[in-house]
Amino acid sequence: MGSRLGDRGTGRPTLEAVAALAGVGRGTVSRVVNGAAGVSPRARSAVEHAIAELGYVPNRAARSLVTSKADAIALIIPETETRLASEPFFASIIRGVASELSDTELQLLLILVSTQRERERLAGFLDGRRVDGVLMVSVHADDPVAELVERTGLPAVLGGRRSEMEPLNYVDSDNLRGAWAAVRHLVGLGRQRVATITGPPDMEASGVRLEGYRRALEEAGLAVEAKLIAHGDFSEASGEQAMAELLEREPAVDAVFCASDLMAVGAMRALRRADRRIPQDVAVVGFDDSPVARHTEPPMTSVRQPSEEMGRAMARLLLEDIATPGRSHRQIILSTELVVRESA
Amino acid sequence: MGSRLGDRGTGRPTLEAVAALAGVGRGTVSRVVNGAAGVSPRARSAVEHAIAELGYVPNRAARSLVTSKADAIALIIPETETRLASEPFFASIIRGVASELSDTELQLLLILVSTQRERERLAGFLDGRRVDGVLMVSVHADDPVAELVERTGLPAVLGGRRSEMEPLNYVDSDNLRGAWAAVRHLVGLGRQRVATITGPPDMEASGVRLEGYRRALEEAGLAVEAKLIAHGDFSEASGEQAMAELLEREPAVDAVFCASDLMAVGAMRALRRADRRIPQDVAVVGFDDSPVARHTEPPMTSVRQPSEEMGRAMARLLLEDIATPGRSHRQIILSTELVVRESA
DNA sequence: GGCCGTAGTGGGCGCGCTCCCAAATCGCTC
DNA sequence: GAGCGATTTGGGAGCGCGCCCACTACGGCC
Repeated sequence: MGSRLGDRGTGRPTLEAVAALAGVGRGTVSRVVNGAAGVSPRARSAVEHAIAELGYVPNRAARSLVTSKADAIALIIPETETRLASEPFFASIIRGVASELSDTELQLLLILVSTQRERERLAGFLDGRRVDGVLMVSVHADDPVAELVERTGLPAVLGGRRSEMEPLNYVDSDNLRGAWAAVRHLVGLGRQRVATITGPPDMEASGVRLEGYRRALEEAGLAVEAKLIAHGDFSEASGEQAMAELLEREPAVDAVFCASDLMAVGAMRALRRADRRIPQDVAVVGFDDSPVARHTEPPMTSVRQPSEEMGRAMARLLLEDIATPGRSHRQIILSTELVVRESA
Repeated sequence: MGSRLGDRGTGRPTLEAVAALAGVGRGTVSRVVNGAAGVSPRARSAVEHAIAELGYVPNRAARSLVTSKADAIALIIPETETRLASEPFFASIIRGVASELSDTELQLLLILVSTQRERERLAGFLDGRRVDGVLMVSVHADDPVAELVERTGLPAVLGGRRSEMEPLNYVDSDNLRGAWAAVRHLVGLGRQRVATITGPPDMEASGVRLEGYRRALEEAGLAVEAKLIAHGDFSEASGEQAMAELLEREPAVDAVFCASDLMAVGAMRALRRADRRIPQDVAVVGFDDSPVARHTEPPMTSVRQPSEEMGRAMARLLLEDIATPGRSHRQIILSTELVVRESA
């Protein structure tokens, strides 16, 4: 019996059904739906009514098939350790990205990659051009995922960079100035033996923060001593361990700049165990200004990174890159800010 | 000039190109790709070689168009306030979901909904059947988003429930027993004036946790007094405020069970301001066992929810529901566990 | 030797859409 | 009133794939 036009498959109305109801051709409906020019007001209105009446929603797969655009971007999080859980940093990034995308037709795909298998799946996924662009955070220097992304030639934006010559577009925070400001603050407090706990050596941010530390000391006329530098991996445990080492190597240490809040938390724990008062005996500054910084005892002075803004900027950059593929290589550096609380 | 088969659009090989190279028909290639039976070893091997040589990856849009499946599920987070940022709970859920999906062909779409506009977009999105199923967390009793999802008839699983008669499938943690265990612990410590700070009244979990509090008190032969019950909204600020009220209404309070860690943090702050020692004067228990619980001073006793496992269970349930749509209404309750630290 | 399975195979059809071109219509000008 | 460009319109073609049906081969059976 008279099965109406476009009423075959899922029962959802098609372009054709709308066209029939509006008494126009498919082309016209398509033009209206896509906001293209060259449609008479009469036709447009007829189509709009038909769309409303039928509750028409374009089929994305069909559109995608012909335009060969995916209408989606991926946010890749290389989920080493259990960082996603403990790093509100990522959550903020996600927020920023999502908010920037919200008046776009683009979908946000979240892709967590930790195992080798997942990496391979990601490769197939990108090769299949299932997304129009890629956002990636927490990249290490020789990150295989980043290299994978680079190979695909897809528009991509990194949060953070792998080196000073990062070939991909990226958004980063001003780690140098942030670290510098933190250490300068410590020096300004009259501290003489200022130590630092760095991040993982294969991350650019670690090196840059260390450099900021160096410069601030040099400017203050203080020596940069190897025994005042300990290495961590951004985790709480590594911070505790590193602080213990520092105390052993230089008992007279009176301040420490940690390249992450989590490490600062660990450091504070080590200090407490060693019966040092914070900040009287040892002043502590962290980096990230994550929520945990407000809850330490005493509340932690930390370098704020505008993480949500970072997410937004990343999304913006990617959008531009997708729109104008030939576009030149770009980067954005967001400024940081020292939030002074009671630990230093 | 001889433009090779399937070499028109994006330059990526198509089924047809693979078929040509392997010297078979499209149907056979399709069968191999989809692991269907009824392909001779000879043909299969030829096709596999051709696929490898060409680096063929199926075009998802085309497949999607004909199967009318989206190959994706959505994780919807109604992002009231700035909870995503501060709630590692969500991050764990995401982790769990992603890990459960990782050996599936399904994509995870993250959808944050806060404004009315975004809600409308979501409606169109779901109506467009752009996903095969929906996961949703943090649902309030009269959540318009949940109702929207319910209307679409899409397979859906909630994290938490809206009422005891939740019509949608859901995964929840055992709030009743969790709260009960917490309060029982406080009573076991000899506390006589045990207060509670509840979550937002329009969330089922709040009511259930309060009920757990009630039962534990009753079992201990203690009266449940209105002045010992204050209401918050899970946020830190609300916890601080509620604790202040409690202290005013009943200065003799010697313990407080908070329905979230964040509120417990706020409560601890209020207690400190009122010069009460924790736990000597007032014992404090939180709920969630979020990372922040380990960093309070003193470290907080809290009820652990298996949030990552919740995410996994949600995904599992949804997968089943997608596979077998007629399936009956199901729910999973995950058990909680009291983690005793120093605050109680 | 003819007949009927059964496993394997090829390819037409259509999913819903955008692209594009030819056709229709309109409004002016001379 | 004819002519011409500009605007608007309809609909064919084809995106890459899964579904399905017709067809071929190959045995084994009576």
